Amino acid sequence: MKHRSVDAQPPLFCGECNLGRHAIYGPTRCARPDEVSIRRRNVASYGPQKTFLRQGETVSHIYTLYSGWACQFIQLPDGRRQILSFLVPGDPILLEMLFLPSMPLPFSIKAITDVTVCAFTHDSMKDLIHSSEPQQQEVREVMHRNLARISHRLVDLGRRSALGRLAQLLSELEERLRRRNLSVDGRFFFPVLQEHLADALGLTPVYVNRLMDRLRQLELIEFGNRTMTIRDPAQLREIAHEE
Amino acid sequence: MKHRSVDAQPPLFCGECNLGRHAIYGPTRCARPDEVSIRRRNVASYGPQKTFLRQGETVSHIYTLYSGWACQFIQLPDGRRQILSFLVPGDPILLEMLFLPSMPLPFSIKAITDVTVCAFTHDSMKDLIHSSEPQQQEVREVMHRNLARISHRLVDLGRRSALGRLAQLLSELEERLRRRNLSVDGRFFFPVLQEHLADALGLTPVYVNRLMDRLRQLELIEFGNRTMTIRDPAQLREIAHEE
DNA sequence: CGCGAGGTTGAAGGCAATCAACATTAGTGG
DNA sequence: CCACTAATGTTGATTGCCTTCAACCTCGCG
Repeated sequence: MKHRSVDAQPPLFCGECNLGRHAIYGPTRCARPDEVSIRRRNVASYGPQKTFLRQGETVSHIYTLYSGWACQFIQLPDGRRQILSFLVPGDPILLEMLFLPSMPLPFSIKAITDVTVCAFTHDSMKDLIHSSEPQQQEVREVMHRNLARISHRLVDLGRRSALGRLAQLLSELEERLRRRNLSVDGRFFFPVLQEHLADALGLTPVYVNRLMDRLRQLELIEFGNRTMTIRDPAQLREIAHEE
Repeated sequence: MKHRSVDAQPPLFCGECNLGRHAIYGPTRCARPDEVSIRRRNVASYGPQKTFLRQGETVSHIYTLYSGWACQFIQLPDGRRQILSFLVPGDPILLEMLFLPSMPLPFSIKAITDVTVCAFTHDSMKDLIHSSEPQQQEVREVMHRNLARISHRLVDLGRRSALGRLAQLLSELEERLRRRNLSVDGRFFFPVLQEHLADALGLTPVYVNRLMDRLRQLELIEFGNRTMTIRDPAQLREIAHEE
């Protein structure tokens, strides 16, 4: 049997959940630990590779990724795939859809590792979001970062070399994980296959491999055994910006 | 002096504005012709190349592009530029920012031709949007299309050939213009320079030129004198999807 | 131990960039 | 109205990034 974390279930009360303070409802949770639990409707787990939200579906929930990694992607009829973004623990899922109720999803979401997600109905989450000013501001900032991120992804794909795109992606992931204490000293769990990287960067797996090798030989990164270490964040960022 | 349309000013009353029915407040305008005019705060015009909204600025207005073409873009420090999307008459500008008040713009917006925009404050526009159910639904659909479009742009840049991307862009523009009666029989005003296309598609102007030539020789398009004609929309879409 | 998924490496080819020159058009001033 | 100029478009030759194809390696797991 494949490796599954047995302890992947979040606590019954979100107030006890360490991840909570990093999720979008962090501010509310601090103020009123029960606010979130009350609204959580469901907890679901999926195995690796499982596409648990599909393009074209309409949804009435949004989610928080409690554990594991996932990715948003669009699949073309002929099999080509573009990964729009990676999702890491604490990330909101379908936050944008809060303001687009009953609209079909423009992308699918698939688990990379085993994942566990906490589900909230649109209505209850809107309620929660409007519960306080800091809470509202937090949500706005997350949505704003999402918008900025997708815009800069377009810049990456359109105007950066393959090496620059890879460096950019790794830098960005490290930064996001660091905010949640999931990256320490530039070292973090990294279950993303080179095939995933290829689909995110618009490259082939073979070439991603060569690029990774290059970054390793430049001693900017180390990796193996599903662990990534950024050895020289500054220079990696330099490459990300210049190439 | 440069060519400027003298009649680029919208009517004083939005109820008399032909563009109005195609803008996001089309539904409201039909129901209550004065609703929109009351809220319009300002009308502004800019010459070609003018960057009238800049990355990093915070804004308290949203706009409707009344006449002319513009584009959203991100500029890198070294001068490289990525165009995120083209804006055509009737398009809302910064609609997303309605839900992100006082956030810095993640991109700039520049005029391609002479442009005239109608400005509305966030507050008054939110008010307007919530004025009726069809109105709210209309705004949702526009935002949803925007989200889908930017997602598919990522697919284009990541997973399509240069020719496919160009075909996709031209097809999409024609369709958007047709909805507003700005494209008739596949023929429309097209002030976009090959340099713009290059910046949107992640290519060089030289190569865009060769691609345009190829599409012309395949008799899929005709162009010249700032006019574009799609001669074979079906086959153009075919190329867009397959390449 | 064997199998399969993923990773690694090499060789060859093609798509798109780059460099450079020239043509055409639009805008400008005489 | 024409001459001039700058911006844009067009074409050719060359280069190189990245893909493709193919083989082999490695490691986790049955």
